[in-house]
Amino acid sequence: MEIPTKYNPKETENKWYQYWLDHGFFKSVPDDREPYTIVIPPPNVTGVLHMGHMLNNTIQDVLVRRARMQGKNACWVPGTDHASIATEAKVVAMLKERGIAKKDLSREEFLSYAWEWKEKYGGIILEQLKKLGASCDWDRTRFTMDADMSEGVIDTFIHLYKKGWIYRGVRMVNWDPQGKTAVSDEEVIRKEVNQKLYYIRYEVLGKSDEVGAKSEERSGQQSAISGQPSQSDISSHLTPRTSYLTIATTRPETIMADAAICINPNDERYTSFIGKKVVIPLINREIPIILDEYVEMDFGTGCLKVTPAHDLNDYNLGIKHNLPVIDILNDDGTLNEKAEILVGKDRFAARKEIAKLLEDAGNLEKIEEYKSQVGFSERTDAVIEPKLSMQWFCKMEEMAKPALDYVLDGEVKLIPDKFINTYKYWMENVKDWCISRQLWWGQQIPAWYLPSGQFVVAKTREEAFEEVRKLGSREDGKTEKNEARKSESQEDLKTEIQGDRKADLQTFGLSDSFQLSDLIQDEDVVDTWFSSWLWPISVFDPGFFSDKNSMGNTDLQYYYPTNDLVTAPEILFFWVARMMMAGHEFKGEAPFKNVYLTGIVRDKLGRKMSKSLGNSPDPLDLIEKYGADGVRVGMLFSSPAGNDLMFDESHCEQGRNFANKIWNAFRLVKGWEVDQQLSNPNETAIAWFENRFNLALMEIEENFKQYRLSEALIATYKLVWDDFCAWYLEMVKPVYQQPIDAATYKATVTFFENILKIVHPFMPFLTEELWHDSLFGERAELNCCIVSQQPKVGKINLKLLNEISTVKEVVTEIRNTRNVKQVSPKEALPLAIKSNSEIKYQTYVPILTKLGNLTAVTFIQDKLSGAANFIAGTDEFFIELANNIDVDAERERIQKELDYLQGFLKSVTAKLSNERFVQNAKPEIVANEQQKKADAEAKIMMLEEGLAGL
RNA sequence: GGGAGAUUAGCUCAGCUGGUUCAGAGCAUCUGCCUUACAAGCAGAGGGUCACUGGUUCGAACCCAGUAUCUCCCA
Repeated sequence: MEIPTKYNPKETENKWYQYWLDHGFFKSVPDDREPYTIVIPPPNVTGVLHMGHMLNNTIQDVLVRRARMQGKNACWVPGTDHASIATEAKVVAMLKERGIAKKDLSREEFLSYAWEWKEKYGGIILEQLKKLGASCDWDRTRFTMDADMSEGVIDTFIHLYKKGWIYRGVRMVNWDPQGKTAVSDEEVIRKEVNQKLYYIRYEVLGKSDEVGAKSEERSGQQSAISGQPSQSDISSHLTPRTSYLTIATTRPETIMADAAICINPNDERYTSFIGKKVVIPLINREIPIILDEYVEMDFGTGCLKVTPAHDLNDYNLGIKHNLPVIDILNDDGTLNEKAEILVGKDRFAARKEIAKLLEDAGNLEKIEEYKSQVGFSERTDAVIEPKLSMQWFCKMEEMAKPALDYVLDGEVKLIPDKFINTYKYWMENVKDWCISRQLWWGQQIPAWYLPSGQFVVAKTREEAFEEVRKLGSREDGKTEKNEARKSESQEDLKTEIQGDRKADLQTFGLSDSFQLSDLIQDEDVVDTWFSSWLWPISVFDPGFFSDKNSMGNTDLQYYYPTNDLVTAPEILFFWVARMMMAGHEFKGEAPFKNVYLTGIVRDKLGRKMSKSLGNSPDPLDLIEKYGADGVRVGMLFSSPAGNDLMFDESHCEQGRNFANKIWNAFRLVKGWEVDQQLSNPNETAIAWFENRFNLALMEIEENFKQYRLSEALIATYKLVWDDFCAWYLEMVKPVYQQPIDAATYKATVTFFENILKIVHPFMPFLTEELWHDSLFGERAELNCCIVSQQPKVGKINLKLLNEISTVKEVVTEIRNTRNVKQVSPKEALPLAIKSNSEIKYQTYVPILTKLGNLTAVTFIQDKLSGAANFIAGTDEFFIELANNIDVDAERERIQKELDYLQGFLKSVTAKLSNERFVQNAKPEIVANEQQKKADAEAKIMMLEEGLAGL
């Protein structure tokens, strides 16, 4: 039987994945064991596997597989989220290709297409995860829009509404005029864009004498006020003249929506304008000049046009100063009749035209080039329009507090903890969460409107109808107070809103003929995060939310709270924090104990890997090329928690090579013939590796405890490659075609099996493949590496480890001597040892002989002159070579080492003669320095003798 | 503009409580090897002002302050 020299992942991966599935190794049901639970961050149904998923899911799988091998009941729950905006966009695009427009479809028709799409494409990403080896309990696969999951979402909406934590209100949202929906902040991509800054003059009304008087004082300053003499002109006091205020704006098309001009009260240039009014050019509407310190005096002209309907900051100013809101834009970004001019023109066309109009009217002072940040819709790439609209909000203040405390109290650990600061900052400045989306794909908001515009919140139409009847029978016929109606100014604003299909609340006026079908459900759906924040609860017990007093089903009680969450820092707030809020609100307990935050996968140039940039390799191609094990190792090699990962395919190559290394170690051991008659010549080597293994295992466990996965992998890698392959196997392997003794064979096979176990979480396929080889004996059907138990750390003999490390040093020096003297590794050499230490080299003669290819080892009292020599530890070694050594070169080498050592000794001596060091440093540190000094002195003596003996 | 983080070998990164032998890996480079498990390999070697400037300390890559550069988050 010939074993190929290269490991071929393709022959093993599908086979073992299927085997694991068939034998239910990924399945978890509650039992007496300690649970270990991870819920997957549900990938988007529109998604295909990208490098970020690879990293994230590799980490999860490593954690889950390890937990499984520690005897825990490991449960990794997979699933996807419905991604309302992205999916709806995909479905709309699909329909467009088929020649169907969304607007021609009913909601039901559209949703049936959407489900069709989801069934077809929504599972792709999960299938891809299988190629990676993800050991998810697939029977538990969940989708955020599963009927029962959705019901849970609706139940929580109603619960929070009743609690007063969900309200309707007018807010500035990111409006995508192309998609005609509000999009969340996360879906807005900010880009720096070259724009133009238009300087526009607004005529100031009122007597100009004060203006003129003021202008004297400020003449000589950069003129922001135009249309008046720049020179001091006394006569201007008395001459009525037109004066202007100049504002700078990037959006001249919005001047028709202006509600005021704002100046800083501390700005002396404008003191005289206080209390006056200005006229909007072209439409000649009067607006007041208001004062607010918000305005930056040194930006632009120091005058700000306030346009509450079209800018968030202006909106807030508007609320503060009770300004009207004039919305001049339609949902599609064209100007409406409130603009008075350019009605029907697109906002960008209008911008060009208005610049011309202003110029013609003499109101355009100048245009400057200007760079600024502009938001673009992630989905349609349209420029985002800040727009006021009626939306549903979830109050955050009360919910944020406990979610923050979980992290501050350490109940939920963020890994790495540098994210605590950011988290804290965000949670302390949290804004209410806009949870409505103007889409169909998602859970429809359970609010039911009466013809009057009033609404009730209820799970079904029938329940809503009942609610309405109850409300209608109240004496004054008013609904409960709605949070959004608190502010008077907001109430004013609301009446100004254009195109809001939900009429404002008015007093209740039910007619007797009111019936079930008169209720109209809110057309919007809730934000996708409003489903996924329930994920750690709902995947186990979606029905839990319908009964607040329930303890939850067996699964929920057993698996919740979960253990680790592995996700990207980008969604720490949007998802992680909100899961903590929901966990606290509904379960009274945080949903997980540790949050492992992965870095962003970047390319060599440091750019985030993305499909649009085309700089991301297809993960499946990588798996094809390097094997799933190789890619997993490649991903983990340089991915400390929270740090970005500069991805380089060479990491995967290294992973593949590692797999091959293990494969070839297996080939070696597999090829050994055992001779029962032989005694064991390798006791020392076996004892050494056993200790080395325990030491490494301890390190690996410590690394895992601290979630240093990358370090744990590197420690494993070194143990296998360096210690096991390069040293141990070389120590024990018999001469070619010679048999091996039974004891060494047995020990080696046991070591190998333990290695397979510790490597398994990282490289599940290769290890499972080897696990079943007859080398390790007969395996029962269920005896698999995936469910084997991790070895336990045994005793560690440090003395042995230290001695062997000196022995290894000797071997390296022998090899090095060969290299330098150009002696073939095949030529055996004699070694003489002049031992000055405690080390009993006699024990290590077999190892030295084999690894150093020695003819003989002799022990001597005196130096051997004329021989190549070196020092290891404090012992001296000599090799007699056939060809004479180069005395000059030798002298130079020794002198160099001497120089260094003397310098070293000097610094150590200086340290030790420093009284403060001896007094303050820990005794073991001082002792160590003394040892260093003694060693250095001994070495110097040896080298000097060697120099003299040349 | 506000905040967070980073800066260590050519590259990608470790370096944990400030203290083992002048700072550790992998990749890349160089030298020698197709040595019977592995050339996806073996044996070696070279490569560093730990961004800069100060400070604290007996002692600093590590702690503190400032500077520079970069990245991210928020506005």
